[in-house]
Amino acid sequence: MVRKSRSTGRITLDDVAQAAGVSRITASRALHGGRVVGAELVARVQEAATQLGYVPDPAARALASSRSTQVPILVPMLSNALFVDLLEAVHRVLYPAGFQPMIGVTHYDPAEEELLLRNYLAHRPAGLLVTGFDRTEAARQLIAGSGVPCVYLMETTDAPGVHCVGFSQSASGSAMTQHLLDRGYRRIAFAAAQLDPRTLQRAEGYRSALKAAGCYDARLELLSPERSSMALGGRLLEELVRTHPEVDAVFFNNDDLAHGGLLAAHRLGLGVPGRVAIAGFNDLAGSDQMVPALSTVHTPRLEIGEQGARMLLQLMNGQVPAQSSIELECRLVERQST
Amino acid sequence: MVRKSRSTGRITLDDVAQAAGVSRITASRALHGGRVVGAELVARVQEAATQLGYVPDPAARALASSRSTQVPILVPMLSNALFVDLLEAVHRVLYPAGFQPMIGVTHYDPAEEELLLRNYLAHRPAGLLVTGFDRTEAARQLIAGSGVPCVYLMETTDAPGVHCVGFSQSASGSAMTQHLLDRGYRRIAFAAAQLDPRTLQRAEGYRSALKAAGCYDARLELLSPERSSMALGGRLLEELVRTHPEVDAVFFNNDDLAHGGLLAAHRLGLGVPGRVAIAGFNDLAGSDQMVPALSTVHTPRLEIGEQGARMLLQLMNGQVPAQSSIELECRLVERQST
DNA sequence: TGATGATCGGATAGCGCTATCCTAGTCAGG
DNA sequence: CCTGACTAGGATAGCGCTATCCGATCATCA
Repeated sequence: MVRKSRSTGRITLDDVAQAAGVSRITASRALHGGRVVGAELVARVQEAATQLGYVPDPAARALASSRSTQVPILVPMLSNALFVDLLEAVHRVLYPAGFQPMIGVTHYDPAEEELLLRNYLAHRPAGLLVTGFDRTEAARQLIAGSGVPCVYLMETTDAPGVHCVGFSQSASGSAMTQHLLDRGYRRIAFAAAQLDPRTLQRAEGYRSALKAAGCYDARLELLSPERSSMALGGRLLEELVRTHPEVDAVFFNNDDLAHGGLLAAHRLGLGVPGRVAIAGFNDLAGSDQMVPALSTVHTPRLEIGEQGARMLLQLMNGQVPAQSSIELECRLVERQST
Repeated sequence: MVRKSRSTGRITLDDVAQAAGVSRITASRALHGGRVVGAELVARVQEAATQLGYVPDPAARALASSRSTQVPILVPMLSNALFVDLLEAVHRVLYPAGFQPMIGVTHYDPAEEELLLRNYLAHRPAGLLVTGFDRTEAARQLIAGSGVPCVYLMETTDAPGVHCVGFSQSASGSAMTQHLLDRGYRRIAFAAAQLDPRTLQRAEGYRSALKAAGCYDARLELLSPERSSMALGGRLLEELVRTHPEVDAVFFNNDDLAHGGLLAAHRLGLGVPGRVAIAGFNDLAGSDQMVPALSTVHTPRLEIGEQGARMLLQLMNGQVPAQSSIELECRLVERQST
């Protein structure tokens, strides 16, 4: 019943079982549940485990049960504070529930995401969190074929069987554009970088709002494939006011760019919002500190992380979430830059 | 020799071996090395593996060999871009070498770090990367007792047997202070948050430089235990100029605080650097975009990550690194804010 | 020419845990 | 008092891989 003791130094379940005077399998059940064990035995086993400082071997558990406690979460980039917040929220839900979030960074590259997915799925993860819906066909099949519960973050869809938590990128793009229109701006530019799907959806929102108001001018859309940065925001603003001096407002696709744009306006001696209004997106830390404070759209990334993680917890427990698609609201934050 | 085939759908090493017409163990050696296998067999096995889409099971490998390819890397906080850069650099070295960096966030809390360490060490990691030397005694013993190769990042020590890559926090604190002295400032304040050991070492550098110049005034040292943020930087600047109007320069312990301080100076109508000079630390993205551009200390976090990871690779391969302690240089970046 | 290695493939035995089946005991109902 | 349903523990058999020992083959040398 009890395996012969070895001398590796590692404390195994056998050691615990022996100390508690039960079989290995009973010790396993006492510690991890899975089946009812008498209250007294549970206590004895737990006592023995803490006494010996027993730590279960995740590799052995994963191998024997074909599932681990790991939950890969794939995000495009950590230098965007948005995703750091998202990770933090996910972590706060999953970690206390006994799961091990594993951060993967795709660098906005579908091929890299596919590679990561292939690697992480080999670890028999308990669940999976990914960003958006933009991925290779192979990646899609990997996810579907793995049978691992998956929740999609940041964007939403009504497709059946897809679990997602996000917000409407295009609606919030429209909302900010409408805000600028309401303030009387008419020559409203849009400046974006890192043309990922969410950026393009926001651009679409901007476009439709301006078209509805009869103010759309394609030449005021500045889409750069470069990585987003404050420096790039500055360059985009400079280019806009140089080539289109009539611009009276710039809607930057994210706060980093907007910060750079705002500071560039200072350098160029352009009054904000007098000469040119500036708006951002995401409401990152520091946007309220800019001079003038930056108008932006507050995105509910903490809620997305939290609710996405909760939804995944339900799926991992075999439950069916009440809603398979949760669309959260963004909040327009009107400050002094518009 | 070949195990009976099962129907789990998972492609195992047995399947590959069977397809290649060799034994399982030969397939294992052909794919992962460990012992020489004839060139022709290696080719056949690799062919079969790619053909079948074989992905090794990390749990089984870890269990059988008592070591995984995972490398936990523990950092205090992801909202500090410093650590994001560090992670990126580490990743770029370890991932292509076949290791799996696992990010752990300690939130500057030694108790949380200890918990993470306990969990991660149970995964039989191949190596370990941690930040600094400030941890609980239990955490220290966990690291030492695990036998897992460990490299300490950001700080250095001459203690024997300790492998570390970092830079001198106090020397770079002194250097920036000296720069301010050289520029003619005499009432130089120091503003810091998040009083981790590295912050305190930089404060020490500031202190010694000012004492050497005979300008030290303890009342100009503003140390806040709060988390670092732009908003806090603004508050600290306001407090300094209110309570000590004679201040002519503020050395912020990091760029986030400095950005906030700089913008607060704008709001208060204080000329920078005319009324008050402002200096930061780390040279984060955006510091060059501030108006005026921020003088700061460029910290070699990318090099630290890269060299730390390389050192760990050597240790994991059983080699002895040429140096066990690498101290890198910081670079003073003189811009317009001082 | 037989002894001596060196080389390379295979058989066997686990790594530490859990899934699954089995057994002995308990208890209600007819 | 027997039956069936249920409970709580245990024995057995792997999960997919690698460590370790074994044996066959072939070149090398006294």
